[in-house]
Amino acid sequence: MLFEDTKYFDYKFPEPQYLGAKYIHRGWIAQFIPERTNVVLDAFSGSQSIAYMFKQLGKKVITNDFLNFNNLIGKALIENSSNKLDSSDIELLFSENSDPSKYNLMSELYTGLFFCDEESSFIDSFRSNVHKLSNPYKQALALSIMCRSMTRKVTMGHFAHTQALVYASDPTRIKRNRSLIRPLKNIFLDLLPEYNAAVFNNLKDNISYNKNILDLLPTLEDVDLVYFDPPYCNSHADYQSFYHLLETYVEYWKDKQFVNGIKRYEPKRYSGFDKNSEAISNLQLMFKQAHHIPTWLVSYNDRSFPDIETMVDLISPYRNVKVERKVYNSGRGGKGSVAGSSEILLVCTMK
DNA sequence: ACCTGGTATCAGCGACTACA
DNA sequence: TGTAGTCGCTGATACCAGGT
Repeated sequence: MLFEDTKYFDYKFPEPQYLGAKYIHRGWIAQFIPERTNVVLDAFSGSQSIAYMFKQLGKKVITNDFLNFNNLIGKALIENSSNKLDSSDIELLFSENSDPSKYNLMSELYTGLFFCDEESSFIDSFRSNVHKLSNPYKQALALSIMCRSMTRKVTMGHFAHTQALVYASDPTRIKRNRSLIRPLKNIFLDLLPEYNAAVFNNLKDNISYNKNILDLLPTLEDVDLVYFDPPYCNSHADYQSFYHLLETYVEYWKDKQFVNGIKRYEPKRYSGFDKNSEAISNLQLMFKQAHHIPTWLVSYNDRSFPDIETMVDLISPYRNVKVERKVYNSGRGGKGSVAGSSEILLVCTMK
């Protein structure tokens, strides 16, 4: 590899906890990027770990996710080239609630469910002060780190798991995951240096979007490569339910209903990719819309709907497809282990 | 048959520690 | 400085119940 390709590699992406984060596969995926690729689109960016890898490789990165809390990570770490949070910013964020009658959503919804009273008051007051930061990049950074801190509190990183407070009073649970009883403020302060250190300038005009990919794709020109990492149907692929709390926190909805035991917001955003019944037709449309982008990389696995053969059939009208496979030699064990399954990358090139 | 909401799980990785 | 032992942390999960 040339120096040009590695000069940003000292920067380190703050490790994500998301289900399905491609962070651990980023080196493997990188080898399939053709030479002379300058402009790259990450269409379903999630944690932003792959967009970050593209940025480290010196590409101009266009990144997108239909959930805003993911877009904000994109603003903070991909689009942002220099803004970090300093001690005066932290002082602002940790000051008292600037408008308790307006900023009380987390307390009202999640006290006794995901957080104790003190903690939900703290995140409400933190949220009330975010707008005092001097620009949108600092604001995005602050919200990203707080979302990451909150994620540490729940099993599997899911806010569909309602046992956080039960576990927080169970000594064996606490022994296994000390974050359960640590104040969010402390977790935030631990993560802060990692996030600050991850901000860098690759001398490109990078941009993060918060759109449905089916609306964004037709508007983009001059993209050399697109990376698709769509939700994998067949198991639960409803990321809005898993991470509803984070989206509610950044959006601070005032016009939604909050339903069920988990207090998920309703109505949900339209995804188009999270139901078996819609997945194929929307993948078909998406591939059609990507006709003007020469190279496509599609992450997949061998346990999802539609199956790999169907995916290849959907792409074949437009591109040559090569199926690359990385076998997990050892999963992380346990019930959630994916040992023995494969990570798939469909490498799609011009005919 | 499919969708949605919810709970339960344990093996392995890797960071850390103790000891030589 | 090297290595064996310890232990914290995690999971595109597995499974079930109930609704449409």
